[in-house]
Amino acid sequence: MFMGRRSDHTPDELRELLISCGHELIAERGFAKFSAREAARRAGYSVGTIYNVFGGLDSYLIAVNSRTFRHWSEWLEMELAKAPDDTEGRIEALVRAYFGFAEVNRNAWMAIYDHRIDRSIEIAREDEAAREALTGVVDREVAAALGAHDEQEIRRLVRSLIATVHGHCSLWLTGSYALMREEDPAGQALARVYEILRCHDVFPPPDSLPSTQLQKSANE
Amino acid sequence: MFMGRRSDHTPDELRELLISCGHELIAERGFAKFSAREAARRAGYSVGTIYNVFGGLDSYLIAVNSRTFRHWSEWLEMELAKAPDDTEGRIEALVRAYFGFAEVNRNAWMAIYDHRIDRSIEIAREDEAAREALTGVVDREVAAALGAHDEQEIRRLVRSLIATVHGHCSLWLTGSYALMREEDPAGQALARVYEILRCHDVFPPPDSLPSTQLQKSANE
DNA sequence: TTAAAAAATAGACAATGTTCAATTTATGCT
DNA sequence: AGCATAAATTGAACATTGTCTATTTTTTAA
Repeated sequence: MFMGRRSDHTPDELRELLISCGHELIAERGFAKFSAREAARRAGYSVGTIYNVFGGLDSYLIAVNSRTFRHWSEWLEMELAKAPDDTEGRIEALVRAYFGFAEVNRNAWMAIYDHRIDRSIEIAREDEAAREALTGVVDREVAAALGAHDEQEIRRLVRSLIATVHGHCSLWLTGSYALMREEDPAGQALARVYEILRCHDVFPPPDSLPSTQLQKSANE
Repeated sequence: MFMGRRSDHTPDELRELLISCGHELIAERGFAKFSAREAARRAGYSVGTIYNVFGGLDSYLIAVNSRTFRHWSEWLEMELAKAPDDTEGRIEALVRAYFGFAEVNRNAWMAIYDHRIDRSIEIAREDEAAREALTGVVDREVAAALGAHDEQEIRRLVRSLIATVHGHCSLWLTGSYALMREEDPAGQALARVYEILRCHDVFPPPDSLPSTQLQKSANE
């Protein structure tokens, strides 16, 4: 029982439709050339509807980008399912899937970081969850790789690893990396991730790593 | 001898003036709210002049961002001059200076990566140099830290280290890192840089690191 | 059938990037 | 000095955009 105007779509359907069209548009044009008017046009509605349904452009964009986040998580799980069972293989699959999704969904992926969210605007519970789902996947995999470790330490490390891979991926897609004449950013990111994990006792070499002054001072 | 219209400014002065005003504007408004019209207005000229002098908005923005790059390099050198003489101290100074500049010049720094440069548009020789100067500083410092190493290997590693730090800094300033509830992104970036360098024989531990299968396969 | 409520629209507004014909100004020549 | 030329600068036009509000349309409830 709802009191909508059109029988074309229920409120939920309309919401879904608008997000869907917005996502399609941002994927093909990129954030800079995205237009709310055009997105509404494609949905068969007018701009105002977006403001009615989402309350403002920012909230709309958050919804659109959250969809990308969901696709991203699914992509990661998909690739992880195909990955070999050893630690090394799963980590590689994870990093490569990160890059793979970003490459195939260039515009949508970049839009996530192009949209600067004002601290005043609050993000819907479910959209926040979509974002957290992604770090959740990495949390799980890294925890599996590290074995027995302090949970808080893993949390921080995971976020730092994400930032590491993100940096490589981001510079790659913006072309900054090409300017630096690096050919294989994904490979470099993976190499760094391995190195970092090795310093945290994953893949321990035959005789375990002695902890130097550095290792301690930097992490405290 | 030139045939300009106004005696107010020579062509070079005008160029400088426009870049200066543009830089000021982008620093106070950020990339999204930047306006070429407003920049020209502040310089005492009209929009068309920007198109005359720079040929297009993209070229203008490249010039503006290149100024930020120059400030950035200078900032790094400034901080490095104050740094202690040991390897560890200089690396820390470098990473913290990277973050420090980005924090103080939030908008200008982010604008560098917000502006997506079409591959068709070519960047002036001197502007490309401004960008390379930055990686040059890091090249020098890391080379000093690593001592005897293959030059090409250092090149790649440096770019990867920059990407690593960039990732942390970028997620920090966009607020993504806050969403992840990490308090000290700079510290985390520094920790990762130390770990990575340690895997490349900087600060070698008493008994040198045995090279595992991982280290090799990831870097080739 | 009709009144109220909700949804959707159209239109106004200020602003933007981009282009280009018209205008203004300095210069070099006579 | 005066004039023609060439360069620099402008201003206005155009299509678009985000944002807001009064108005219209449609649905539901009475």
